[in-house]
Amino acid sequence: MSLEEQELSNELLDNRSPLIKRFSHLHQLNNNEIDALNKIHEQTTVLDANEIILHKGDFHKECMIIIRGWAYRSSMLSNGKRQVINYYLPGDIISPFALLQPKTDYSVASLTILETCVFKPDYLLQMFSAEPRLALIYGQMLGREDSLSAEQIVRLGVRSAYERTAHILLDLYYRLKLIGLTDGEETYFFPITQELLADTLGMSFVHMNRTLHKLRDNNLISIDSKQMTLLNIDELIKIAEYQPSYSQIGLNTDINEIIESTNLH
Amino acid sequence: MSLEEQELSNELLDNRSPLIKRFSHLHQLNNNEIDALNKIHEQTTVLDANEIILHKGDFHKECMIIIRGWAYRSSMLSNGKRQVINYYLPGDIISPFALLQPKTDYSVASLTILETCVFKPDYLLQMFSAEPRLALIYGQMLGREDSLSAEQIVRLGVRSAYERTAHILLDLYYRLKLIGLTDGEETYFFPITQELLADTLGMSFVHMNRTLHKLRDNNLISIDSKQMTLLNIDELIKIAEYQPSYSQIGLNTDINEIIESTNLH
DNA sequence: TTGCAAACTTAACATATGTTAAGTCTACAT
DNA sequence: ATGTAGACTTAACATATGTTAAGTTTGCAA
Repeated sequence: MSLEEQELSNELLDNRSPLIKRFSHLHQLNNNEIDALNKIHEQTTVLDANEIILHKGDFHKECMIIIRGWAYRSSMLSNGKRQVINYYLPGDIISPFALLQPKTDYSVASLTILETCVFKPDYLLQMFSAEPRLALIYGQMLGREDSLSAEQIVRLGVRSAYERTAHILLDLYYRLKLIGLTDGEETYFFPITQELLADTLGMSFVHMNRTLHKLRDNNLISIDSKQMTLLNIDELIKIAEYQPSYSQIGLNTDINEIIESTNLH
Repeated sequence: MSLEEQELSNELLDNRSPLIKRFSHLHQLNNNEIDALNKIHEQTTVLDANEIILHKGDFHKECMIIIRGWAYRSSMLSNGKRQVINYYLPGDIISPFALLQPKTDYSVASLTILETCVFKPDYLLQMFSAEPRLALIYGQMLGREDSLSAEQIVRLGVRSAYERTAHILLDLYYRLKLIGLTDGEETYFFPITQELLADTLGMSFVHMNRTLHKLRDNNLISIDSKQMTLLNIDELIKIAEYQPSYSQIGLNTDINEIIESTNLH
């Protein structure tokens, strides 16, 4: 296979299943496991940008894995203020607890055109029972989500507007890098409007604008037609006190070792 | 058994295992399941107040269930600012992802004298494999944690200091009520200092003081020697736009139905 | 190609909250 | 019982961020 062909086939694989890609980066998946995961990916759905996917209070019917595009979960108060809780990127699962929660607590909306794989949450149970290692990997994913939420709490609680902004731009950068959606120049597709970003970081959109300009004036970022470039990652990390590690799911934890150490095989 | 004896025995049961109590409120546990849970509760440890239990970056060695007392998870920046991420109350599990994460992301400290049951995270796997329903209940618990984190994000992002304070006081009230740690008068033991509460709600302790006084002046709360009383819950709910439901774990989800609906039995 | 709505920008002004500082009160240890 | 450190309180002042408002720019739809 030529290098070009190989790249093409990798790209196809990536496009088809960022979830599998992410998992297999961390763990050697066997064929049964890959088959089980592929079964989820059988049917895919494409949604428009800016559509509400899950309404707060709806009954959970299904889970989704994002294949392509961005989504976000948010909450709205009666005074019109909106808070974005988190973003979903390719490979992320929307409603990972759907199986066990009767109703959605928060709304989820698409931010861009969104390609997803929809599956019945029941299937997770079957899959876990057939392939127990996948349950552990799923658990790792949930643990990573927990760390991302914790970091959003810290961002909102103790960082200034300037620091918060630097921090989330790094956060998204590293999450996208992990799934191959950045280029070598520290540039990535950034579909978040300033208003939405303001609602993510708990500030007004006017101040969001001021803050982004300050980052630009300090040559830390540049934004050009929805392309975000981090011009000085080291300095951004310093400003935000960013710790790149937390967003990576348990790189040092060997699932096989865990399985071996119990009588679960 | 006299009413008094019954109350005593309930109390003993509650004291011994708020986790089992919480689970069995929601699901009829069978004897095998109760035995499996009791096994976790074999050894208990008592810790002093204000001790660091988990240092950030430590390797995870064990999980803990809180039997009695309060703990909290927090993060500290180099400028000395501290953010409390969440509180752990009786029945809560500290480090629920310990099995799958090599290192702790955040520090955990005891707030009061703390009685805990310590167990190896491996035991969870054995337990889940022997009693699959417990895995689902555990998953429900994780889902509830996720909702609590989301709510902390919304609190910090879009609510005013006054609203945030009302909101967290309600939150703690309902969490404690669920495990029988409130009295009929909407009063509960409240060991959080104003400084720690400020670090929880992302404000200065001076402003925390002002805000608590405003709530007192408006006859919404009263605080007397670490006893918090909510004098007007309806009004507090209105101010905070509090939704009491999210902190209850999946009340309407029948685990048995889920089990039945798959081939997992 | 034009028109329109959404996104972005900037300035002037308002305010919720932070900071500093100087207390008082409380509870526990000696 | 007394001293002391931590917790709480209050006031004066500072500032980061919010609000209002009036633009300009951008990108898409007709």
